Amino acid sequence: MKVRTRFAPSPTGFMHLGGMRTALYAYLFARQHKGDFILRIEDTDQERFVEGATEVIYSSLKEGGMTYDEGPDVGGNYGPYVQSERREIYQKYAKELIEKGGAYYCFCTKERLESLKDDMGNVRYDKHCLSLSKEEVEERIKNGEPYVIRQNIPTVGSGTYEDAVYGQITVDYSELEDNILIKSDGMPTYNFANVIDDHLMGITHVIRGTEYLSSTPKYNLMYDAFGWERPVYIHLPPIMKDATRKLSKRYGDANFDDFVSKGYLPQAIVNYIALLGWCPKDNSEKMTMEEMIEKFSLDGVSKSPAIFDDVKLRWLNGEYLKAMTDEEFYAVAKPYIESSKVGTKYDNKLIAPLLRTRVEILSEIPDKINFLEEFGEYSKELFFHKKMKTDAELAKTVLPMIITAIKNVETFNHDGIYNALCRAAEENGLKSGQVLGIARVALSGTAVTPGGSVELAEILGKEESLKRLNFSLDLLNK
RNA sequence: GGCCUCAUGGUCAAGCGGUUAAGACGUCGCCCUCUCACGGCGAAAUCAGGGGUUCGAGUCCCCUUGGGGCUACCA
Repeated sequence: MKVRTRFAPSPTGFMHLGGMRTALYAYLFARQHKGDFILRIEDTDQERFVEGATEVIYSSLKEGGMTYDEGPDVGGNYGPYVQSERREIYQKYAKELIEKGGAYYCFCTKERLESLKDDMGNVRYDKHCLSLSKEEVEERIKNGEPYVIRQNIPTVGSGTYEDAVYGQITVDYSELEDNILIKSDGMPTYNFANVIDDHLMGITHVIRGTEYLSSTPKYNLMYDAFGWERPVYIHLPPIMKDATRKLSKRYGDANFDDFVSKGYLPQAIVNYIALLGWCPKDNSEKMTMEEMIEKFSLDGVSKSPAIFDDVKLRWLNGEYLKAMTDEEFYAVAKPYIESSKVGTKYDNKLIAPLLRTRVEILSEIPDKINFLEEFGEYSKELFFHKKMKTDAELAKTVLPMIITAIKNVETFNHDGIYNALCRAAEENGLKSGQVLGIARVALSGTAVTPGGSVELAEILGKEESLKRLNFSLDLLNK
């Protein structure tokens, strides 16, 4: 049988990283088995409707490299793929389930339910309406009385199933409640819609978070009542913000988009979240989507929660950056360079390569290069370097030679500048490092720069370089 | 509270009865070096606690402790 998995988010307006990972595993599993990956929108809670939220889901999956074979925007043979458009389907199956004794109408009011609260504040429905006669039910519906449809859970016995990652799970039916399947507005709840849709859409492997681990026996009861084959269940441990808090939008910054806009590469984010809760057999860390598809396996999926570590994400993102060619890096770095104080004043293609091994996320770029436009008064102490045996005094005597050397460079490029400075050092009995170091400080006026004096001079150009070198010489002579 | 479930360094984790308990991030040190990065080398750091089972337990069982989940007309 062809493997079919689905990702079924509710459109909240965000693509949460936890959801992103669930989608990823479902995608990897489907692709590995040459199966189908389906996107279904679970928007049965109309109070939580958010404008444009489905677009966020589409674009995030696309950016993350997870293409779905069927979905609201791509079609398919099992549609519609939006639950709010499947209302009639649920109604039909709900009635069928009632016929089969797996569900029943309930007219209980909020007040009555409230009176059922126990000392813990929990409501445990007492199956009050289960005993209503068919005639009475029809009568009350005809009278326009509001009602819901509840699942009829056995009072005795227990449900057992085999989860692909957690193993055998057994829950006593007495622990389960007669949940509402169809709300009074006619819409189904997750408890009902997921079962109906997963079956109707031919889902063979249900991949979702552990929050459903202990309620799955309820769903199996429905599969069994309908005479449908139960899917394989694959529950996933949560991603945590820290030891006690789940990573969630409540604490902010847990959305895919947020990370992308902070300068993380989509591939790096996807690669990193893949590692939270799954470890490939060969312990690979940096992997392409193709490699992940090949290596994915359920016995490598962890059972325990994983804490999201943005330090490691940064590292991985940096690895992706370092693996880029100069052209590729320039393409992603360009907007960040242009948004810095440097803007487009210099040749940004010269600046970009200096940044590649020096930033882990793109948003660090402006801070790294703003000094190019902040040249001015600085401390002479910057010329002091113990190991190179340089200080302000030496700089004062060397700078004029540097100025002359720079002035005489004919082709003002990396090699031309480098050769000129080295020659100047040699001719004056100095180590090239001493001259280069002094030049670097004199050109930048800062202690730390991405790249050395040669790169800086090339970026600044001959004219600006000479201007700065002379400024520095004046500073030293003060 | 009840039920389900999880537990190896600070973090992600390998391990699936016999290992000097991998690897990665981070941290620290050294090397390279015109600064900072990159790169290279090295170090410190883990089996939550207690009982069993076994010749032998991080690995199996039980309890304790701690964490997460469910207990909605949310998913």
